[in-house]
Amino acid sequence: MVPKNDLFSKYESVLNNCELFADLTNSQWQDLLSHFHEEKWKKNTCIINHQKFLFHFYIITKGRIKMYNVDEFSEKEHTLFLLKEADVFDLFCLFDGIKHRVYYECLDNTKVLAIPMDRLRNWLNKNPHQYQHFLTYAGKMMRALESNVSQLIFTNITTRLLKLLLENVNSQSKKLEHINDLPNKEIANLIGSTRAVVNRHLQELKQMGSIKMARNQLEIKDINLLLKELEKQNRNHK
Amino acid sequence: MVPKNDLFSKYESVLNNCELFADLTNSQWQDLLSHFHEEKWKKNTCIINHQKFLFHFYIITKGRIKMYNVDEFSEKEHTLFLLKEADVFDLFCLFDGIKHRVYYECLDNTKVLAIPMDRLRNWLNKNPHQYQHFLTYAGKMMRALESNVSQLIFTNITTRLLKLLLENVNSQSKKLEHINDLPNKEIANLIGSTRAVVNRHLQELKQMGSIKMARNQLEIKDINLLLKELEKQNRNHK
DNA sequence: CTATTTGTGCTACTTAAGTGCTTTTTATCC
DNA sequence: GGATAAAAAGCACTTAAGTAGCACAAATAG
Repeated sequence: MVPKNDLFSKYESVLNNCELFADLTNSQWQDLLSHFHEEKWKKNTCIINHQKFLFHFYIITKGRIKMYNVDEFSEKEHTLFLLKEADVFDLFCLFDGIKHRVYYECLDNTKVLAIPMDRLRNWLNKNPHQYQHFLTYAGKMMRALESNVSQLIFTNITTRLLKLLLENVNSQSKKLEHINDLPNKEIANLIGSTRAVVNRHLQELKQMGSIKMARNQLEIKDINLLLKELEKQNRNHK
Repeated sequence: MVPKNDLFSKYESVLNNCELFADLTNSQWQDLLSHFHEEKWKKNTCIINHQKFLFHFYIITKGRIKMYNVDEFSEKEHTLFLLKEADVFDLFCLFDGIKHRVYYECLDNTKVLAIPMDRLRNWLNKNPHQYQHFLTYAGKMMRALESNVSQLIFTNITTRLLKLLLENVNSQSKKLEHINDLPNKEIANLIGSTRAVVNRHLQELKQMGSIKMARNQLEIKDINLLLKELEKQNRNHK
């Protein structure tokens, strides 16, 4: 086990990508991290209504966790956010202290840094200057949610699928990441549709030669074709 | 004109309903309001890309303002929030200082209290204890947006329409408020649909005797019938 | 090595929602 | 009061998306 005060040097590269705590000096990080401990969760771990969860705040240092909603009547799933390295949760609960009725599931073997909610709130009160960053981050999340709403109302499934693909292309390597190893069902959950419909649209993209697919494997073959197709969708939806 | 330092006594009853500034003492209100001035906007005033807007924060003291989005391709509208007395805007911009690409339109003759954004930010820095309330409010907004997303994904138009109606029934008087004088088109914009479809569903509700409608006039006749219909929708969507 | 589960590919069918247009009703403005 | 415009009502048609089902292949567990 790594001593607590080494958490920063251990995860420095990840933590420096953490938007919520931008601008922290090394010593501020050391101070903050002294309240954290490390946890490891196995792939497919599912966290539902766990009381502990309400009272801890997490920074992901490795692996992906999907945060999703289940409709109480249809039992359909919708993935709200696909959280990954340097992402945090749950902000909803941190902000207003009310239980957040969502589910979490680890898509990989995952490592997180954990802190009791009230300790983080105390830290924030002692470092009121940090509130600024939390508000900025809240603004960003609100914008993300708002644009999600707009997409759902204004665009069809093809468009949403194309945007999802394009948003997850690594700008350097031009390779699809984060969602490239997910089954069609999970892709469907991300855009609010069903496996069959998503597959239908993916088949079309495959036939025009813009993507390649295998079991749990998606690859971009021609990003320009995808962009052209997106434009076409926009034009047709006049 | 009312002298500035009288704004509080003038609008005390409204301001005390203002969630964002809950817990302010009278003298704190006086201090805060000294930075505000009053503005009156006529019905149907439309605020688009007005530079001034980016740099001011508003509290509504009278009338309704719809905050809406327009799809750049289809030019369809979607009403994000129907703001009314004691509501504030724009939080998105206050939080992260980035321009918020939305539109505003006054549905009534409107009165607002206005303050330059940076002055409010200064006030917040001087009163860091208030940050807590802003975060709580941000949490609430994020939850509202999230539940909006869920509704769009999980439920059909009938359900969304029924919920809209039920959410706007005054718990005392049992009368429909806020949306009772809107044309079908505006109702449609609120739930992300079209005038024709909304009208089709309203006709059904009318035929079963749960509502009464006339030009720009919606009335609840039997709230229990609406609740029963909502349950039926949920069951059918199993 | 076999049995089971999980994911994909494809077909045929159903349906809610959107579209385009016309008719009717209601408000309001000279 | 009559003309004009706006909102609502109604109808026929199109279509994207959802549904159900099945065959097949790959992964996984026992």
